[in-house]
Amino acid sequence: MARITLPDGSTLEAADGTTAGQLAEQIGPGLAKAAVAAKVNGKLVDLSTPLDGEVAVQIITTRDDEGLEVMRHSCAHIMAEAICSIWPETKLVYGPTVEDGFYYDVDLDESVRPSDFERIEEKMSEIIDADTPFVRKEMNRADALEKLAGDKYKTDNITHADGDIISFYSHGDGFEDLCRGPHVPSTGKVGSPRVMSVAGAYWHGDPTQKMLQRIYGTAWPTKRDLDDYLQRLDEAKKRDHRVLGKQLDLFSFNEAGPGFAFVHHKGMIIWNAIVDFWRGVHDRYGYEEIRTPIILNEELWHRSGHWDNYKENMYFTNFDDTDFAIKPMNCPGGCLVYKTRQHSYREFPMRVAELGLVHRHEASGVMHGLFRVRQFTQDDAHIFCTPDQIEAEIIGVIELTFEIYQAFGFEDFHIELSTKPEKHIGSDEIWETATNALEDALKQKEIEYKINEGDGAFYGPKIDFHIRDCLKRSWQLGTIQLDFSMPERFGLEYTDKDNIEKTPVMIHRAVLGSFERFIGILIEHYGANFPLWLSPEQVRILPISEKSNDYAGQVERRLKDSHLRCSIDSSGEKIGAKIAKAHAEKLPYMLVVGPREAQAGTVNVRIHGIKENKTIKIDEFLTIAKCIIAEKKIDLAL
RNA sequence: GCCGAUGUAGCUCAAUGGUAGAGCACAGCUUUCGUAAAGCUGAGGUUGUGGGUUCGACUCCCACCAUCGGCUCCA
Repeated sequence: MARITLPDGSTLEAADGTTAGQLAEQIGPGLAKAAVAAKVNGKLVDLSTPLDGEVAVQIITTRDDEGLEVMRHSCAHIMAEAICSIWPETKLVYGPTVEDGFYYDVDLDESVRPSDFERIEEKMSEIIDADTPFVRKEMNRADALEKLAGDKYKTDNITHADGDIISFYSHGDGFEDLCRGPHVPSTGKVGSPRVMSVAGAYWHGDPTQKMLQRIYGTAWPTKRDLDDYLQRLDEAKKRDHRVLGKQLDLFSFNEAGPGFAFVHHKGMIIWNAIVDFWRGVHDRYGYEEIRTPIILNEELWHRSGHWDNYKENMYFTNFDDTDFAIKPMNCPGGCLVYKTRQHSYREFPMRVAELGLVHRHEASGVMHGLFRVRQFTQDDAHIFCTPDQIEAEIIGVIELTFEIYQAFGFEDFHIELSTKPEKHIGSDEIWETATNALEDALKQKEIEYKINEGDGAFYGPKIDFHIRDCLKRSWQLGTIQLDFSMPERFGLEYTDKDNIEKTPVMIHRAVLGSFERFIGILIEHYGANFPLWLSPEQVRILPISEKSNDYAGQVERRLKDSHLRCSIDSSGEKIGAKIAKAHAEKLPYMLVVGPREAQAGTVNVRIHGIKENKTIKIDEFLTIAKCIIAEKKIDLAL
């Protein structure tokens, strides 16, 4: 007899060898129908798994994330069979699930094209309609290796597998694949799939290895879920900062400078609003601000260690028979400023900010709108301090960072700690001290963090800040990097209490990371419906007809006197057309004015996205708008 | 950098080897209008760049450039 405990705590008895699937049937036909796998004593298994003894069992359906993953993984097998049936010479490599779907890497000389997707999907439908069972077969490692002799990919997969028991899954007409499982009971249980895209991917992610073809797919429990997903993708596409940036005249790119953004007037208004805010906060946190040159002698970059560790990403130039480098980072320039005079411990901590324009030669295939460019402005700062000030300084930076993120409505963020990379300067001892200092600060603030081994900057370990936007996508923004090496290399000094010259500690940090990238993130986060304080044009005045243009002019003057960014739509269009146009341009406020308003000294306010409108005095509107700007409110309601 | 796809008017897209077209936007005229797009007329293109095949190329071939989707890398 198997004694089974269910998730609700109830217990059941069943004959030994009863399968998890049969148990589901015993509980209810609805559950049995929805079941795709089971969890036995916390381990995810097939429904065909027999139950013995005292076990805790949970039936997994596609309502569970794990069930959805099982379903998608099974779907990957089905897609693999479809691909193999179309291209029999296909060698299968690896087919895991990813967020919202799955992929399968294949080694196939002929290119799979988007035009082939329909064919693949048709074949998948046949396999799904046939509803044949997934069958698990186990053998020991040696037998499995023998069975797969000559298949370098699957043999390699076995060497990465744990345990001595290797499993294979088959379905349909003899399609079989090495796989840990579990899988749905039969091919009819994989819901609504779709082949999404194809791309190249290196075997093991290693550029020296063969480029495989990675075919991406997705699968959802029902057709409706699939449609919702496709709709969601469509929504995300509408928020694409590259599309909105062009549409709203914020920035552009040109073939003349791939990866170099042209920021337009409206983009600069957003940029400058962020800079103003940023300066205010930094001033309050005790920062000074400097600006260092973009082009500096190449020798400087030998000394800093960039030549040995960062040369591949740097631009160089030569004039007057001298070699120069275009700065990829601001720190060496900051060190030169530090060295222009002597320093005392009494000045510390010295927080020196710089909105530094840096150039990094990124590989041609990685550029992506404003998110990945070759020239960008870092909101950088270097803090010079004594070793015993490190922890307090790190904590101060964390507090400042959180304050800035919250102003933009980012509430969901997490932190990662990156440790010593292969390419680095400085001794292991220094690295350990620095890494411990960062960890201590995080522990002190009781902040949870994830560790990324070997992901630090070449001169020191770092803390990275990641935020999630409104579509739950994660972005890296800020970073704090602790550096004991560069001050040493540049011979930085300060006179300590005991009258001895010592080397200061340097903390590199950025909060927004890059202005370009941050503005790109903001565009997608807000869907270009910016809060009033960031909106390039805050108010548009819409006269009913040309007869009201004079009054519109008076209103405009009042708004401009209050430093509101506004314009008048004096085109010959009808009011409906003016509203539609302002709406398309994502204007926060539209002020409709006609003879009635002119008579009463009022404006009729219409808020972006809201059909209702409200007539109020100009003064009242000004007071409210100024308050919404000052408080950086996201809600535009009057 | 690697694999694949794409590149036609300011924008979104048609035109499958035989004179390059539409909608929106733009300009002019008419309309002077009360809350999500009035009407008419017009202008606008060396089809990414350079070569090749052909009587003839947006269309077929080659190279390059850029962009897009990924991989590696990364703020």
